[in-house]
Amino acid sequence: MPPVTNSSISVDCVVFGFDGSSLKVLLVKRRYREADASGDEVYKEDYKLPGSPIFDNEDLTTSAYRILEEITSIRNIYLKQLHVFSDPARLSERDLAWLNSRYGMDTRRIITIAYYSLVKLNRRMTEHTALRRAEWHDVQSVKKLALDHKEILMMALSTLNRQLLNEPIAFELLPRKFTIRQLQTLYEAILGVEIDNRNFRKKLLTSGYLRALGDKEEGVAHKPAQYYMFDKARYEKENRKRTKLNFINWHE
Amino acid sequence: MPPVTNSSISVDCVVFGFDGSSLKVLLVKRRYREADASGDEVYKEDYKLPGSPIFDNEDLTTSAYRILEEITSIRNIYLKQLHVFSDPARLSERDLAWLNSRYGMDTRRIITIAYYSLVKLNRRMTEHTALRRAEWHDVQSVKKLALDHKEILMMALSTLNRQLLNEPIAFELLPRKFTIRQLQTLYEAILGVEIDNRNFRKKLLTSGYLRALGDKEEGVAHKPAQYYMFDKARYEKENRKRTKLNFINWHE
DNA sequence: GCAAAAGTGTTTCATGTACACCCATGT
DNA sequence: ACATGGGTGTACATGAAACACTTTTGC
Repeated sequence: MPPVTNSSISVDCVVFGFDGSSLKVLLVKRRYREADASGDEVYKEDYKLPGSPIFDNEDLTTSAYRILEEITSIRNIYLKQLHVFSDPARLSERDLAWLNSRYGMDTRRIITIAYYSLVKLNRRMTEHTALRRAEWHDVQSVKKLALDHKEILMMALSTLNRQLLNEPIAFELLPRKFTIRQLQTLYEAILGVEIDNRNFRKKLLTSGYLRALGDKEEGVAHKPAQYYMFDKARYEKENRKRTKLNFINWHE
Repeated sequence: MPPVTNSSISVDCVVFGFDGSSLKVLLVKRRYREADASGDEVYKEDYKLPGSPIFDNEDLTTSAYRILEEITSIRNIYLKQLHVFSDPARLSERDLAWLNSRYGMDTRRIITIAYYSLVKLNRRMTEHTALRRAEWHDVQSVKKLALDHKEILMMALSTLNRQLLNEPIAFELLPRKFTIRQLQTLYEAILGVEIDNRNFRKKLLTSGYLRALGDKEEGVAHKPAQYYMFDKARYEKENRKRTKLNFINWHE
């Protein structure tokens, strides 16, 4: 473990993935000691978001990338600063003690900067995270988390929802090649709504930033679906014009 | 000055106001020593955003409110966390030295959390900020700022622009009673566009969250304008429905 | 009565939404 | 031949955008 010189600041990462049917979040186990009913100290477990105190001379973004690379082995990841959690009472005495002992620190207060990131949940990814003993949990089924990480997760979720409606981030969660139906399923799962398939296709295909690849699904027991990919360059181009937004006349 | 126990974290506030014709930002003077051409140490001045290291046991939001109240005398202020600036090289040696001596600290690195806030720029406000030697500068004319505060300002500006198009924050910058024309001028000034007055009125008046007050302008040499106020309760209500957003069928 | 800004309506066009059937493939 | 999911088109409603003249006041 490299020297941790800033023990008062940490970074936590909410990592989302999509397995084809539901939204997943990457969690790591935390082992801690606690007195049981009879007063004996026993080991217990719960889950937390991947995170770490920041190193000296490390930008927070660098720190987040470091945490992500360690656990996913991947460098190029969609990453966005979410929010700072700074309530002096955000950690209980027990949680503080756990963090201090885990990282060899001695601090009374830790401010955390939450990042959220989107990854492609393919085989290589799941194999690597499994090696690190990290687990992909169905977001819907996460009941509680260690520290104040549930709160962080909830904020990440609402940000994800908002962004999904306004920015082309869905593609970060899908393989490079995907079908329109996969994309629709993703929207439905994350937003929790039903979408009309005809309108969805129309909207996406006329948007101009999906590029049809020549090939189709193979070996499926139905009409094979066309593969598409997201054309970022075209999106950027289209986006220039799209600055319209409401009651403003841009004919200047 | 109360004890500053966390010298590695500061809060800086971008405070916007609107004077009826252009967007203003609140700046404070910084005095510092520097060697001039002949090598003598002389005093120089530049401008920075209001800010401060955080106190122990102080939430960042509390810290921001403290800074704002000190300089504006007002408590209830629109405030939003903007971004964390954490580049280890964000401050030069000279700037670090200045901050350390200014606040009696001795630190090698300061991370700052930027907040941005919107205030009503009335007489009481300008009188109080003047007492504190703070100045309202035209945003357009701010060429450079101390530290990395220009960068922070730019980010606040782009966030303000985006929010202005999506949320009813314009009212935070206007007096409680305002005319439609004032509102339009504000949009035009901040976004830097021209807006068709008929469409603007239609849009705003049918939106349902402007409440016409009975009274009109007085003593103006033209047809007096109707006063309105923002009806937050109605906005919240309307907003429930407005979750429509694009290609999704919400008939579920 | 004139200068100055407030206020008002209609037409056109683009986009969103609702809705039901045929198509290509594997078994 | 049948089960499975992929793919397609049209009519209607809603909202955005363009555009010019009348009204009310102070002087």
